[in-house]
Amino acid sequence: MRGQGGRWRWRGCSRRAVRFLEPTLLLLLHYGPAHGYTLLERLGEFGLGGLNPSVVYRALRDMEGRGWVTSTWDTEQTQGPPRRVYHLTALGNEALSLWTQDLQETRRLIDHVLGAYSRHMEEGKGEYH
Amino acid sequence: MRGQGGRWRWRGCSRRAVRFLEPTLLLLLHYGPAHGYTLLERLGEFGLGGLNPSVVYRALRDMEGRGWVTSTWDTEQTQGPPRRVYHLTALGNEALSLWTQDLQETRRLIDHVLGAYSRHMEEGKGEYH
DNA sequence: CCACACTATGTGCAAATTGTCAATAGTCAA
DNA sequence: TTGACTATTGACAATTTGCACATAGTGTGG
Repeated sequence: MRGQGGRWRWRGCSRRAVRFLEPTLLLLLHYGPAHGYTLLERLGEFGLGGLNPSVVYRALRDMEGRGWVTSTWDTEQTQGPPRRVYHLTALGNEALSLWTQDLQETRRLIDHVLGAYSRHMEEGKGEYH
Repeated sequence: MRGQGGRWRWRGCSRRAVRFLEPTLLLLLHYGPAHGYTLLERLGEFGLGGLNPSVVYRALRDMEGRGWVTSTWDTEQTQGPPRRVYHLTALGNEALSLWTQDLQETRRLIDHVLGAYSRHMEEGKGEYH
């Protein structure tokens, strides 16, 4: 997992991805309440497929600890053990809004680096000294 | 440092920032060889000001361990103890190029989340259920 | 009934990353 | 000779992340 390319990639999903787990979960819950398992599956749409389920469940419980979401046991009978339904709270809604500001800032940061890189590549023809 | 906003921010610089430390250092070295201390100062231009020096020096030594940079002691007499000069290697140059691809992917990920959020906000008028 | 596959969640611990503190060491100016 | 500033490093603590596995219900085929 070290050096030469393997450093950033792990199970087809970038290692940095987990940093976007919380805002993505909040967004999915902004659409409406959902089960952990469902959220887990829908993460794939946001490039977060392949995360270990434990990581996702843990994130949800942590978010509940912070009061961003609440959970209740689903009474509906399904093909398996009881499931938790997570609901976004007003606090979680605020957190999501703060997260989007943070993401925009991150985006600007990335743009700045990429911009500087491409400008420098054009000028210097890719040379480094 | 936990909950409510303090979670992402630390010394005026986002906690995720350190993830962009390596590509930024590589970019700065792409401009030309430089001392660790100089790099440390120039990081501010990329929103990475306020990082603890140890973190930066460590990153440089790790990168040297991976063969991305080499270092030599500066013979020039300056106002202080001897300084290391870091030079980008061919391998480091490749690493930088891989990093930019990674950053572009991260950018797409962020855009996807932000896009989904703003679309959903327009439709639903900011309601969450 | 029993083995098995699939759904669903959770625990504990190891490994990796990140943050802090303090040590070392040279130069310069008062 | 003290203190401020330049420069780099080491050791250790705290936090985050990944993984292996435990638990548990449901449905299917033999």
